[in-house]
Amino acid sequence: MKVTDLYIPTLREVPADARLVSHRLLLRGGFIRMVCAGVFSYLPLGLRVLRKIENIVREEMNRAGAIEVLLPALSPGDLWKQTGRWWSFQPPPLKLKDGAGRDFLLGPTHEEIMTDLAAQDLRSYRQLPFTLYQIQAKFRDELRPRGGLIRAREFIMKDAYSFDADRASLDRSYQAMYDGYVRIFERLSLPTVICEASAGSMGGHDTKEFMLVCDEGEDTLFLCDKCDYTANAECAQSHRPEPTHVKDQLGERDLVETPNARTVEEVCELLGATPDQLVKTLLFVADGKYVAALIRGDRELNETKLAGHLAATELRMANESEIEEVTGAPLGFTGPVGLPTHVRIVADHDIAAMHDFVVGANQADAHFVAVDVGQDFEVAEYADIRIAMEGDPCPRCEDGLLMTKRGIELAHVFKLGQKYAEDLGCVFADEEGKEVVTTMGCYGVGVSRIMSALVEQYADENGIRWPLAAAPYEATILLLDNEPDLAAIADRLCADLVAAGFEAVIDDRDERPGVKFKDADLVGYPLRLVIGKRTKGEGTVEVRRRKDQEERVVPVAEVVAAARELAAGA
RNA sequence: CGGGGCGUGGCGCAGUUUGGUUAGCGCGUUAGACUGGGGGUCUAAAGGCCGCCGGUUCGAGUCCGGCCGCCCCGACCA
Repeated sequence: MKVTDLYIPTLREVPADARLVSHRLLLRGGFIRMVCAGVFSYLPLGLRVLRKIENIVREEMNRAGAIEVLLPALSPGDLWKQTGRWWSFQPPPLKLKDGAGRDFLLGPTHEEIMTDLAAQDLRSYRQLPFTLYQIQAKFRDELRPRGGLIRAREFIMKDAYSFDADRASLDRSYQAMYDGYVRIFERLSLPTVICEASAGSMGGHDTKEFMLVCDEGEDTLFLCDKCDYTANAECAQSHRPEPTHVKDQLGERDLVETPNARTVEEVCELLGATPDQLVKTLLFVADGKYVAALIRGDRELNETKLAGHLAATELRMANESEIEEVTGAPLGFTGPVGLPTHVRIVADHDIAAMHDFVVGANQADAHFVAVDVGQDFEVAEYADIRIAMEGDPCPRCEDGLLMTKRGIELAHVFKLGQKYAEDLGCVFADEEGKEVVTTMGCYGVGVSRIMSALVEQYADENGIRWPLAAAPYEATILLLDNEPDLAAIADRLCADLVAAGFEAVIDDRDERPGVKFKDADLVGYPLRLVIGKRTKGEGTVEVRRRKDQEERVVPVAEVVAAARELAAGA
């Protein structure tokens, strides 16, 4: 293949709007173009990379026993209304109406359609288990698309769904996918960490995310510095603090005036206290009931954890009028002392270790000081409801501390259970002829996101350094002088390489050598062969590995062997 | 959705504060010449509803209003 027959529009200058390395290099290297914010076209090289990634994913899915299908991106609103996610999915999907006013959405995920599909044909336990997958465009109505391919509104994803008769069978299906994912990332040379996660809008459990640790990542990971505990920010556990001894002499609770001091900072400044001496009381509405969440003043509440603890399907912060109604005080002065008894109090573990603290007084412009649990109010429930912080003790091992890193989520696996199957009537007859609801799992891989993750992981100052498995072409032959003898050598070499199983191109453009070298580095071919004056003079060809500049200068006849040797380490 | 920035040939930018001939520069493109191992040089040329709509004015890229788009920070989140 000749570069002059391809479409590789490289850019010398960096488009001003691209900030991330991956976005810039994919643009400059002629892999992608932006259509509008978060929507991209794939050019020939980008498409080739995408196909490489897809095929690795496909091969590993097939190896794991999954079966490929293709579902529509356009999804009828009715199915989503049956599961309730028409209203509850966060962020809201891209919804649209057809000419007759019927509701549709562009699928951000396919539990509904896939479950409905299975429900139509599933009759007997004998048909189970099976796992279906597809590789297809997904849509998200991102509030703010950014970072090129990393957070797009339209993106390519592989999603698989397993259907099993029971939990034990689901566990096996899940494990097969999990193992497949480990293989996928090994083949792609992406060193992922597998972290505990929460299922968010999907619902489910045993959620794991495969993350690439990367400073440009949008997710925060918590990793233990001693053991292998890894979790995302939403579900990293906060270790229970050592309870401090109860003081012999408890101070008397005292009401102090705190005019206009609504925030922790304002109260601290006024009272000369530090945030860790305050208890914040946050009022929530969980499935229609009031809940007061107590958090140490210098900590932040984790709504996911709170919702999990309450087993609430809908959780939101109370608004100002609800706060006034329940506490009798405006926003900013809520406290646990004297709350109506119907308000359920949930305190973070930190609270158990606190004494002599400050709380809102449930009256305007006032706080209580010298407050203690047991003395001034009761806490029936302690739970881990705060966001983990760097330096927290590891919840898993004895003396580890949690540290944070940034990461890009590349894949996730989780067990859905029976929710979707139940809502959509995906049932089968068991051995005794009884109707049983199918047990499901869901497994996603961000195919297009992997493309940019690879660039983030492997770029250097000159361009991309694709791993062999994902490179658009494995080798480029730079024909520095287009005279017939050398061109003939290039043609033959290219044919030899192809015969040896390499995907190779010849850069036969009428460009100066410098341009070809720069472009070769930018596009990131793992192997670069140079045919130029040395070939003419000494009959040798330079074969160089992009990754580490390792180079062999060999006679034409030995080029394929040298390429093989260098490719082995690419 | 809040805060900030930007929108001028394909790309990167200047010009806008202080309205006034023909809107510049670099890169790229086209033609030619020289050149030929890390984005070379010279000559000539093409290419612009200055994001859109409206307003002020004798006159608007420049001032005013509205809208649209893009980027960054935040909020939200797989």
